[in-house]
Amino acid sequence: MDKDIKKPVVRNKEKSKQRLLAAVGKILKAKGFAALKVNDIAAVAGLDKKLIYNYFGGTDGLIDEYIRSLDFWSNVSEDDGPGDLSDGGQAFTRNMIQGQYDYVAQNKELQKVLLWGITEQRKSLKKIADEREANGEVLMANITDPFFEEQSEEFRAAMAILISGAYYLNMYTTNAKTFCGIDLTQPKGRDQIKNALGMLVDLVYERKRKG
Amino acid sequence: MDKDIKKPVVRNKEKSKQRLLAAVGKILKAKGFAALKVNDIAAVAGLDKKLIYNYFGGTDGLIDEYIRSLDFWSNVSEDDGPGDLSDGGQAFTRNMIQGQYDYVAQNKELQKVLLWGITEQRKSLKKIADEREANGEVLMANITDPFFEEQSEEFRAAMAILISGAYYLNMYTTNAKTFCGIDLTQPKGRDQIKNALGMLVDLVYERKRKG
DNA sequence: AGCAAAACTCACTAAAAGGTGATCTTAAAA
DNA sequence: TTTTAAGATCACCTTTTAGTGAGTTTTGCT
Repeated sequence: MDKDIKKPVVRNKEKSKQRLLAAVGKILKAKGFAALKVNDIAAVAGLDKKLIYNYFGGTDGLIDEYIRSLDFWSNVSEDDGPGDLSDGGQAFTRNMIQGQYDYVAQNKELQKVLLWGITEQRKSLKKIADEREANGEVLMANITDPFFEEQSEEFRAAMAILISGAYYLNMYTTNAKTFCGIDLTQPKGRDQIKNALGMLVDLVYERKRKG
Repeated sequence: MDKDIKKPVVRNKEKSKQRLLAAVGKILKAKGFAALKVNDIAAVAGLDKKLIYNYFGGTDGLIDEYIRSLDFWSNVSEDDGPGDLSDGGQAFTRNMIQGQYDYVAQNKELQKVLLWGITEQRKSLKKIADEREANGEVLMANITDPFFEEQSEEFRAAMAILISGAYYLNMYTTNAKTFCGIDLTQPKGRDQIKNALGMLVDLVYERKRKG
């Protein structure tokens, strides 16, 4: 026999777990981590909250598993695989930073997680930060450190500032418009930031070349 | 028995309002804005929560009044009154940015308010951001714009990035240690960031001079 | 002192949020 | 088909947090 026509209710543990995890992402994107309450998560998933306790041991377990499922950085090192590095990674670095600025802008989930990470102490969030560190470490150790030599720590500090700035300006835009008189909600303003990011990278590279 | 065991319970509306406002600050610094609950605020102030409703109309009113009472930026434009500006404000800008980095690091309250501002939509928080904008506008319009001329928007974008970076790195340090391999909890790492901030400012100025 | 008003506390209700034992439902094994 | 155990829901309880009516204490005035 084939399938019964009625029964839209599928009973499947894995599916249900996925629905709960998806509900966490949905709420996070829409309302932020402060809105992640058991009752609401269950309601959004269309399931009973008891399942959150059965399958994840509680909201914390569910949230941790959700965070563990995220993978924001894996693409960074592979996506734009370093092409021509004869410039010491200058073009690569410039593209990477400008790309991050756009990527964060477009990825609400990442914005919330970044914000979450500086707001709350949580092992699984720490792990995400560590992963990003490890990811960046590979790039810097292999590409930029060799170029900057004794200035490599100065370069890293500059990168820390630029990346942080890109993060903050994107988060800032959620509730406000202008920063230093630049309208971050407009394409023009955003382009100005991107150009400035590129300019600052270039200046640091030029500085090294000119000694 | 000792007579001064009795509590000198002074009934004074103004004093009580100040105690409630102070309690908000205390909790904010210690636990962040998410911990600002009526019951806790009243407990920390050592007063009944009813007074929060009587004097401020509720927690929101109290918090708004607290935020309005803050004044992080007034000193910026006056404290280090621009001295020698023959360099187009280069030394002033460098000191200002490095000073901000230290100021935010040492001012937990400001850190929490900055975080709050990018987390939650709230009129009184918006006002603080606007005040900072207005403050910066004066400095840039009078000091740096005239120097950078047609490049003034590029300069402003660069400043936005540097200041944002200084903010983010300080907030980041609350829950994490390293960023781009730099240990932000150590004096050495913090100095590297400060030096990089100064270097980036200098590079942008040099770029303008060299055309 | 006596009194009224202001300052303040207390005890309570309500609502939101977290958590769980008992029970129903269904897929699939026997 | 019957059985049964996993999947899911329900009803109910606890804890936390917000909010308030009514009463108590202190202050200032006469």
